Amino acid sequence: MTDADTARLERMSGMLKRRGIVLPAFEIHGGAKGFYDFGPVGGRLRNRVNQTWLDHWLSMGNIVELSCPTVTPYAVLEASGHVGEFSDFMTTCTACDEASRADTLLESYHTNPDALQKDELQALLNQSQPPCPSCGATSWSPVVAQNLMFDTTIGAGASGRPGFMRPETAQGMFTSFPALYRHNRERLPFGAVQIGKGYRNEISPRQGMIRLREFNMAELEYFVNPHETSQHDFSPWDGQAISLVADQKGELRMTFKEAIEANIIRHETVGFFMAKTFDFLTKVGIDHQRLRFRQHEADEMAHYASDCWDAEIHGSYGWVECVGIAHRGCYDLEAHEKATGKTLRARREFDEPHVIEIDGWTTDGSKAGPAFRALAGAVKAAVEQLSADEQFPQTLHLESGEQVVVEAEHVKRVQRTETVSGEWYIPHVVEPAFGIDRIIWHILDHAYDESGKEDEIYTTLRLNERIAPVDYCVFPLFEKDGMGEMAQSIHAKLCMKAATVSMYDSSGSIGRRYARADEIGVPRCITVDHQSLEDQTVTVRMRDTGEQHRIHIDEI
RNA sequence: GCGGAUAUGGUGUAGUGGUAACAUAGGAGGUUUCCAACCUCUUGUCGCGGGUUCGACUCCCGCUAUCCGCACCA
Repeated sequence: MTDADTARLERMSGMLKRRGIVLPAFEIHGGAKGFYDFGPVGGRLRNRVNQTWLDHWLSMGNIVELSCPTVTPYAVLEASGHVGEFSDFMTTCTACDEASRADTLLESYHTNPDALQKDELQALLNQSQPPCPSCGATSWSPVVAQNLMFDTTIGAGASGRPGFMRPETAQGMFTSFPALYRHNRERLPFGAVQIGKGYRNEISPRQGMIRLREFNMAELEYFVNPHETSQHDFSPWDGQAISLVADQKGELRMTFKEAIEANIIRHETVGFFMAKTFDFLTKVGIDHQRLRFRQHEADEMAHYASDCWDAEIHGSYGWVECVGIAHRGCYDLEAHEKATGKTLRARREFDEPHVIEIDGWTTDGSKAGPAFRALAGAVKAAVEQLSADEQFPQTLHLESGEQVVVEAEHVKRVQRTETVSGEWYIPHVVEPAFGIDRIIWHILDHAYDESGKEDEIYTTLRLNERIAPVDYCVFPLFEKDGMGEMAQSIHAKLCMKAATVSMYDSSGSIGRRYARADEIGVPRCITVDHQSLEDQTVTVRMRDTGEQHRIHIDEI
């Protein structure tokens, strides 16, 4: 970052704080790292970005909105893999109380201690007794998992059970799959979205709003049938070349459709959501020339993902990943299925029913039961594996290693035709996950505009109208002769309108008031002057052009 | 987590072991026929905790936070 960039960043941060857009949380108590407030102006901004995001996806028609708890039981995040994946293993020097990461201590005793499990680390630590980097002692406490998730206890006392603040909103949507499936009349594809807080107890939050401990996430889980090839219409993006940083291929410029045809984007549905993401980001004011998609390299991708792209936005901190779009396969639903024994599947009918001729053997329960007692179940399973031409009696070797002699009276022939019309499968998931705070940061970064001389910088926040926190400022040119009253009544009328925010300002010169409005990105200012009193017209002044036109107050 | 730097009104800065200053912003009033004009009055500051001292915003220690490297980062 150049000195000029740093200076601009400092002026911008100062403005964001001064004008109540984004500011450090709990500051009167000394502040807390990794926590930010959206202030009186920023709160509105955040909400409008969220609303735009929701509308963007809900308009697809097969997507619904959920809201799941942030406090999440241990078992849920154990099933999802977060308990294992988000952990660092720590040990404490009993001599000086200094905590160290166990894998770091053992680096000279093992080629890749990062890959070891907790008990393996414990064994190696006991065996190698590394010295404490702080005091040199070799006496270590037992290894404990320190998780990057905030942990908590659900309930009190002995009945309390462990839980975490969720590190992502996604898991609630996976655990809601049965309700989603039912709601969607058991037809795929469908999606669910959720906006909410996520928590990660980052070791070292940095760079303002880029890495936070509590942050706003907006995630979409889109469930698809992997047996159907998806058909998406890419024509809205024809002619829109996108910057793609592809694995092993470097930076390319092409349309989404071309990238899919060249198999650079490996799944059409992933490509479709990349395109929709492009639309969303530009809709809320991200400069499309400072937006690119970067493909995860094979070793960077989670093991279950088959393709993953980050939308990266360029701003004061360089390229920052703000959206991740991953094809997660059946990983999540399968993981929760395994952990719970519940069915998280969808039904698909075959084009032609599968007709299965069954001709074989099964046991006659009334004879085989008494004969084999505890082994009867295993015998039945073994008999049902036999082909129709087997002869009885015969000796069977069971899986448990035991041998039984099966007589003819223990078995009976099974001959029937089964028609299987379909099957239950685990849907695949494409997940676009948005970091709202990072996006808002870049919206502000891209909108923050300085003009004028160096000693008198004029600041304008060129926010897109749909996310601007304040829609109108209403000014009386002077607060006399009834102009003040007229402006007040216009302001009051605007405030009554749903989803409209108006501010009234009568202090300072008219130019100063325009400047104040420009600084927080108010798109339109309405001014009441002497002529207004005579003919009920006011001037409307546009933020970006400074142009004014006169309209009747009924047209506002 | 390690190393370095920093912390003074809302914001940006000056300054001192003896009651803290400038600019700007904010409020009230005046003036002004539309882009940070001007005049008067006014509000508000030494991050937190300990120590040294008759006295600490200043010196020392610890903490917290911010910035920059390094490390970490489904």
